[in-house]
Amino acid sequence: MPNFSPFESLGFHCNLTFKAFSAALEKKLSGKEVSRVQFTALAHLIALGTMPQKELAELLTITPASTVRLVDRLVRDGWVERIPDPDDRRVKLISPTPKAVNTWENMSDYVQQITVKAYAGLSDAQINMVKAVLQKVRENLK
Amino acid sequence: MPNFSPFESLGFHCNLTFKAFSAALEKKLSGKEVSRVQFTALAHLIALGTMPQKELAELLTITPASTVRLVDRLVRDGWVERIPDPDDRRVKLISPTPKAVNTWENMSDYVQQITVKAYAGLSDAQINMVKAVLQKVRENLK
DNA sequence: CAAAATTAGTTAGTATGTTAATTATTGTAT
DNA sequence: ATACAATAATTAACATACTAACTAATTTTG
Repeated sequence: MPNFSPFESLGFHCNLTFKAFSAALEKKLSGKEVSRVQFTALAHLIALGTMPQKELAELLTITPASTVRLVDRLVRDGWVERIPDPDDRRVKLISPTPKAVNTWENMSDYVQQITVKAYAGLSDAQINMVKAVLQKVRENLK
Repeated sequence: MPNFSPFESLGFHCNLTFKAFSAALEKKLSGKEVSRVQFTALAHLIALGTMPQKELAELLTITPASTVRLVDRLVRDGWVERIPDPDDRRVKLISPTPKAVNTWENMSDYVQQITVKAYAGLSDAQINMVKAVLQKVRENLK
């Protein structure tokens, strides 16, 4: 019989664990002029290249409205440009600046370093099993 | 060899899964006059009883500063009272109101309903294994 | 006991998220 | 072709999180 206490819920555990990863990444980024959320946005933009603002929103699993101000701050800080899409004047293409690409070279292995630390003493099979269970839980909740 | 893509990270999976639980709870709470965060605070306060504001912050894993305005809103909406601690005049004791206790009776099994749905097709052993792995990951990241 | 350090709560400023309503543009359907 | 519907981005108002600086009260220490 499952434990139904809110504080034993898998959701609660996932929240704590996400916060632990976030804190680890924020520690790596301390002193850098980029926030954790900005880092994640840049990771997507540099991995996949220039994309419409709406697509960035989907990758970040945030609303288009939240994306507006996130991109505002990325533009303000010189990480991306908003480029009007000539094929569809509704669309703004978000493009990482050279500054972003250059800086990314110094940040790109932060995730790997954190992952190595996080997985210490755990097998690939265990990690993959956890990912599979979490995936199924998300489908169950849809 | 682990997958080091940021978007395959266990942190990323935990974020998505926490969001799925959050969305499920928000759906249950839609139309109710309490937010998901307020719900969680009330869950702690009703399970454990009146406690100092600092203790509530620790249970919610948020900073004391964030707790100030959360409690402000809980007071504003009539869910809790701030009671000065006679034994230590720095401390504010946060106490759920009768309205909170009464309303809680109608909300207390939301978590159970969501948990049942989330765990469909998964064994207790699998769920416990996931919790244990996440616990170890959090310890690794400390 | 008086000075120093610690602790609880608050405030100010900022970042990040939401929903609802708005604007501009594009696509569809008679 | 014009009217309607859908889509992308924005704005406004709000909730929730943070850090840093502050106040008030308590505890520790010399």
